[in-house]
Amino acid sequence: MTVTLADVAARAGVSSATVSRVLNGNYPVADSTRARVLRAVEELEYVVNGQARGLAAATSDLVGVLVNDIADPFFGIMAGAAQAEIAHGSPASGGTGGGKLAVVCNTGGCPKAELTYLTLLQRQRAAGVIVTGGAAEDAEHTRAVTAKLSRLATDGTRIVLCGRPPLPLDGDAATLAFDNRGGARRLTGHLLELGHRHIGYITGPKDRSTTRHRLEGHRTALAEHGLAADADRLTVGGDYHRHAGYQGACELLARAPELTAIVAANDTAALGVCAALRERDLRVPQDVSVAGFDDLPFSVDAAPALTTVRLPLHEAGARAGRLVTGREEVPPGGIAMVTAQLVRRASTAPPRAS
Amino acid sequence: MTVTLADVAARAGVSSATVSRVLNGNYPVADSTRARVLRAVEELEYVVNGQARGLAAATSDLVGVLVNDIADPFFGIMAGAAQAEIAHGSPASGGTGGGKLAVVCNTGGCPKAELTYLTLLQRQRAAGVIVTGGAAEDAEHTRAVTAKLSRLATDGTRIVLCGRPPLPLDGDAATLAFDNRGGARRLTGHLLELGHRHIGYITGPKDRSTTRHRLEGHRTALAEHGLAADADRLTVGGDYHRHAGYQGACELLARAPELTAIVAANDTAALGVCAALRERDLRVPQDVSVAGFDDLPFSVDAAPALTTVRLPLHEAGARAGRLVTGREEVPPGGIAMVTAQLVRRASTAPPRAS
DNA sequence: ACACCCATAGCAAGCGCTTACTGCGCCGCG
DNA sequence: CGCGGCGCAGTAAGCGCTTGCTATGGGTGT
Repeated sequence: MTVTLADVAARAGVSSATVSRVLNGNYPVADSTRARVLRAVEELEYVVNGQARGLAAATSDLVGVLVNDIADPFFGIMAGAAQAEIAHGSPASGGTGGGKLAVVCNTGGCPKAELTYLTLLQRQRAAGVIVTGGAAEDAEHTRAVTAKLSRLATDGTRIVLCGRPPLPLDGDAATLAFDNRGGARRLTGHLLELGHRHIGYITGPKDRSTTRHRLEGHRTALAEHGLAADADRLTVGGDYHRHAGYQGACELLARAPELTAIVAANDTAALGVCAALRERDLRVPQDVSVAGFDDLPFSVDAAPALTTVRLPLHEAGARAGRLVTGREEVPPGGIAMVTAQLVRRASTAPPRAS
Repeated sequence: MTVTLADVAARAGVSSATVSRVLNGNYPVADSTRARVLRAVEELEYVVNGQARGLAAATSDLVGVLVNDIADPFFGIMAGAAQAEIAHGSPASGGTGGGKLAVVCNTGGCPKAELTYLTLLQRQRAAGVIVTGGAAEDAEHTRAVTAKLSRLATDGTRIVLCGRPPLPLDGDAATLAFDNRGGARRLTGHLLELGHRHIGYITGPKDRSTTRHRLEGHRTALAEHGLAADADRLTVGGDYHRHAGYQGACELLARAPELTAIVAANDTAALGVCAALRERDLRVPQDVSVAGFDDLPFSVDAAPALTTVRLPLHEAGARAGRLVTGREEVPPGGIAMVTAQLVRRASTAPPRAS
């Protein structure tokens, strides 16, 4: 039924060892022999059995990419960039094309699913794992994930944390930490400089590291201007989805009509905020300024174009891909900070004179 | 270094065959023995080697999910639903948790990448493959993909086409065909019934089956009202992205100021259309009606809420997941039509009296 | 002419697991 | 009291591939 190495060997009149060596190109083989083998491979449409190869060579060409929400472009962009980088691999002399297979796993932000996927990847003896996005902030879960990743690392799986706080792992791992705190602080700082004094904030999901960091940055900026007191009242919970922005804006407006600006924890929610404001005939930015976070592709194109904080998602994903395949050196200390850059656009302006 | 079956066996004082049987639970094992084995598994933190198991049992727990654009929620939703269904699997008596590993592969709509991923999956002897989204319409490529999928199917890999036209495969495959044509026809029909006579259309990417089908549906509706003549002038090319909608709207407005409605090939582009109209101080729907396709989550929440065609993406993805894992019967004939339902919302209204 | 060496190719031992098939007590029944 | 049968556990033969080591044969150096 399925063609094996031995079939190819027979057809080419050589031993299976020779075929293997031709395919892997790591051992001298006479040109004439190589040609004969390659022809046999062609004719038989041979495709190597990855499981057998993995078993024998104790390697694997699977790389796992864990994401919190595959339907969110934030993750889609990173995952896509990482996958492209991972699939690229070396040109591969052989016949079947090189590169590794990136496995995008959707945890849905659920800690248990995260652990399950990690185990599944461990089963497959994955060559590497990239974990993207904010971590659930739960002591028990953090311990479990740390243990699992440590185990993977010591077993030789490369670990890359992308957009997530570093973890004290046994083996060595690389972390691309996003400067959520700094970005959020600059963003709110920008609003404060414009003269806003009543700024609402819509957070991400509870107990997620990104949520906390962004909120902390926001609070820091407020504190620097002596505005910490009112912060709690002007903060409402959300979950990064558009609807949360919509609802959050309604809630904030009800709570504090004096509001002149709303910051959402991400761009998607910010769009929801804009929708809510439009519905109330409040103009952006004349009546209320709005700001987001992430600088997703649609943000520049929104009406008005969204002031936000750019996270170089594509680059970060690509870099994570290179790190996990060993094509890029791990940064000293294992941690690299990914900068978050303030992008001022049309959705923010000085508050209306009141 | 890494723990093997034999290690567990030694620790439990049994043979490795017994351990295997405990883990797979398909052979009688005395309770006392089972308990001892499970304890050893715990203590040693044993995790089965998927490659070895796959090799020995000629099975695999990988399922590939090919998507055209992982950053697009259209695919994200389907992939997420499919993955959840695939990972679920049987409760798995054993220790390490059951279910299969769904591999989301991002082809970027590139035919070559599609083939590459298919080969990679073939290498891993994937248990199944779900191919989502429109197919590239190129004879050569269609031939190649058909051949590859046929090969996979005869080798025992389950094939599911989701949102893509059926293919004449050797083995048996299931197809979930989206009624793009019918949906588009009803959508444009709705606009025509409202009284619109000058309707612009912004297409998806060239040479993609979904693009063609949706456009055909649109044209059919026009023809039914004797409006086919002007269709070419009122059609501009796009690529499903927001920016294409923005640009397309500008182009259409320039070409045909008499326009009273614009249909975009998907919701994302429709949002771009709205942005362009707003920028020109054209009100939606009073001045120009706008319609999209897909009914992505943000569409209901846009301002104004978007009239569109709902594709049950989540359900379809989940069903594809069940089909590919054999948990659902393949429909008679191998093909099931997924209905596309018109959703009338605030972005469409009768044209302004002129 | 002889010992050697290098370039190739083959041999065979696994990699870690599954699964026939065999083995071994112990029961019930004639 | 003996025999078939049953319930478990062990033996061992691979699954398809990689790779260290061995074998061969022609070219070199002296």
